[in-house]
Amino acid sequence: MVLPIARTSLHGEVTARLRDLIVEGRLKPGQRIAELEVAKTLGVSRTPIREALKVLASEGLVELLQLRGAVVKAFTPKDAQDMLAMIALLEQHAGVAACQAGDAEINAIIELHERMRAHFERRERPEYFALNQQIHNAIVEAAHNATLSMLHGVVRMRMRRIRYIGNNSPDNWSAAMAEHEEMIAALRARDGAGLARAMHQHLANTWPRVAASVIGPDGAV
Amino acid sequence: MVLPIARTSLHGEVTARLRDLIVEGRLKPGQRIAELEVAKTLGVSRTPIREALKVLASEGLVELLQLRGAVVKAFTPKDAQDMLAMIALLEQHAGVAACQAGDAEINAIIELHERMRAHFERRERPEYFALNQQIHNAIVEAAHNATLSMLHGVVRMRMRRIRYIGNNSPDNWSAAMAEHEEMIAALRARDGAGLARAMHQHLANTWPRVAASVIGPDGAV
DNA sequence: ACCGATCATTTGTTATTCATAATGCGTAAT
DNA sequence: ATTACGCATTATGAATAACAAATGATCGGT
Repeated sequence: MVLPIARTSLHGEVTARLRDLIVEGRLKPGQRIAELEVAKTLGVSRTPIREALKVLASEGLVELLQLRGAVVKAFTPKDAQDMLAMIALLEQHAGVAACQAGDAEINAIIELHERMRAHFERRERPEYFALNQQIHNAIVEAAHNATLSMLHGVVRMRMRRIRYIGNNSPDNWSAAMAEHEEMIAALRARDGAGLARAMHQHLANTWPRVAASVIGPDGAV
Repeated sequence: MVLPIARTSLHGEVTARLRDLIVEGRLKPGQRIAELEVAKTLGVSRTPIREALKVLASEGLVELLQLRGAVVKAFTPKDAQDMLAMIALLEQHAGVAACQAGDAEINAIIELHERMRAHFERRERPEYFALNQQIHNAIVEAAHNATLSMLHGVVRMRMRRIRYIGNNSPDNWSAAMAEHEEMIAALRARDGAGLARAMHQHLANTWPRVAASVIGPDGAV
């Protein structure tokens, strides 16, 4: 199979780069993003940067201030909890729908799960987390609802900064793994209600797990 | 109360104007949006228009084509159904949460409902629809979850084009009104489960109501 | 130390320019 | 007549220069 030539636009590139900087915490909440500075470091003109900042603002990652440029948005703990509640709502719905998906799709998810368990047993955190995210996304995709995928993506994007930090926290790893086992068992049995219940429980447990490690001294995350 | 002077940014203004043109159908699905043309008619330079188009693209109202500018996005009937399903999911969740809201907020919603009924009885469609939207939004706001409000807003924005067309359709108006009565009764009784059920039913009935009038000859909406 | 005026910087915006790619059209070839 | 090719036109993506307005900082006066 021949891949099409990657047609890249500069503003898209800049958007992605800035997004990563924010998500990875190299641009911190409340920090100002100066156009000229970014322009110099990325070696592009102000134009694509301004376009990128507008997009990031509509994604909710930065806030555009009156003639004072963009600052990285800060979330309160309640914001984070509200976002988690939305992820739970969307993924529960996705879970029910995903049980109607074809065998190939379901088996692919199960396979991701097996690989994740292998990393869990070897205590390989980064690999575990990467697969964890993939599994959640795969379940959403299996619902075959483009709007659902989009909404889920929007919230995940905003939460990624938090989850990124949370990745290093000494949370209750074994319990999380057990919850995943339950989810996959329900999915394998095409038990929509059971999957929804398991996912809800799993996500309800997520906040206590990450809360301690993400709340800063000022109460923001 | 003194309103602050509206500090308007040009790109924000352009974004809103283009959004309205799309939502109201004056820019039709598939239609190309030429920068120079818009620049001339709105009397601004290309820069804020380019910024606006990027934002509208991230909102999913337009699609950015490789060196061929922006076109208004077309939805398939399945897209529309998927969006409605997401609205239903979000509003159900909002309904349950809204039952925890304070009396003042609940009473305000009930009052909107009474006004809507008055317009229904006088067969005043535009006023009825405006209040209808307000009620749905008020319930979502009463859930006090900023992320929920944002997600709901995103989907509503995309659907508004469809609902705008649907407004003129001779749907089953009385049934819709009856469903609203049921919703408000549940809300008044703080019956979260009942409200969720009523809202789900109401939104499940929405698609058949508007489907006939929004599906174009090519199957797109 | 406090206060106000001035100045530098940054943003919002327009205008101009250039490279590149897509489109339309005319002409040539079959 | 139909197809194919090449060329001119046009629009977009991007850079740059320029300017007004507003903010924040500096500096000087009290």
